[in-house]
Amino acid sequence: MPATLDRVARALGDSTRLEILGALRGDEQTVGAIAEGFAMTRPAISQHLRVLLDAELVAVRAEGTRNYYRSTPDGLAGLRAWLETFWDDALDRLAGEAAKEEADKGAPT
Amino acid sequence: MPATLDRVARALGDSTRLEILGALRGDEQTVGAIAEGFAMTRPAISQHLRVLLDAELVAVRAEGTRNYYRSTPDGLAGLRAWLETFWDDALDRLAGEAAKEEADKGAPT
DNA sequence: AAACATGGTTAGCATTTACTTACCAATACC
DNA sequence: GGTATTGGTAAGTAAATGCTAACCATGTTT
Repeated sequence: MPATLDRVARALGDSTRLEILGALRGDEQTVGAIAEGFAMTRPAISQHLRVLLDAELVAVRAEGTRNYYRSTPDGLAGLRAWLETFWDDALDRLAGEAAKEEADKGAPT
Repeated sequence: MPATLDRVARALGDSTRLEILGALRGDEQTVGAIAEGFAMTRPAISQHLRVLLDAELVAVRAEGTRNYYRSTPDGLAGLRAWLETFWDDALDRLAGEAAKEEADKGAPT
């Protein structure tokens, strides 16, 4: 079952978490390596990773005591789909309004 | 200046606000008309609309005492762009890993 | 002008969020 | 076995969030 749309959006709604995803853009990273890039404690990063996990935006792979996190694009699929249809609908609506205005101009009562 | 990515995502990270955007999918709506669809007071809706306004996901048009809200797809452009590149990068990475695994299988040391 | 309609703003509240410090569990290393 | 390393968890806290009730401002209608 995919995470809800608002859960995914909420997970993305924090600059720290966006930066974490940015850090995972290349290869997978250990928690420690991720945390090094931030001016906050490791537990804080751990908690952010939990939120991203719950939103299914990342996944973990344990190797010994190290936990390697990687981003999982699938988690973005739902939001992506919503955004596309919403976008398309909005453009259709704008096109419709433009056409209507054109018609009004052509035949003003 | 466009709203920041996390501001937009945060605005989307609430089911009520997602529903409001859904209600604005068709035509523009007055605040009262929007509020009718929800089991909460009008001020609450007003506050949600403020968040959406700040994220530039909606715009208002005043007509007398009525305020007509409409969704503004432009506000989603930034998030959309981020999502696309992030998505593409992730797919490239997956393809790269698959290729690497294939190579490892072909010539295991 | 008086009464109504519409909707933004304020103050107050309970809950959630983003942290910190302290602690615990599990594996690696000697 | 003892001791680092690595990272998740718990308790506590300050700030932000999502509401409500009360109020105010503006425009409309008669």
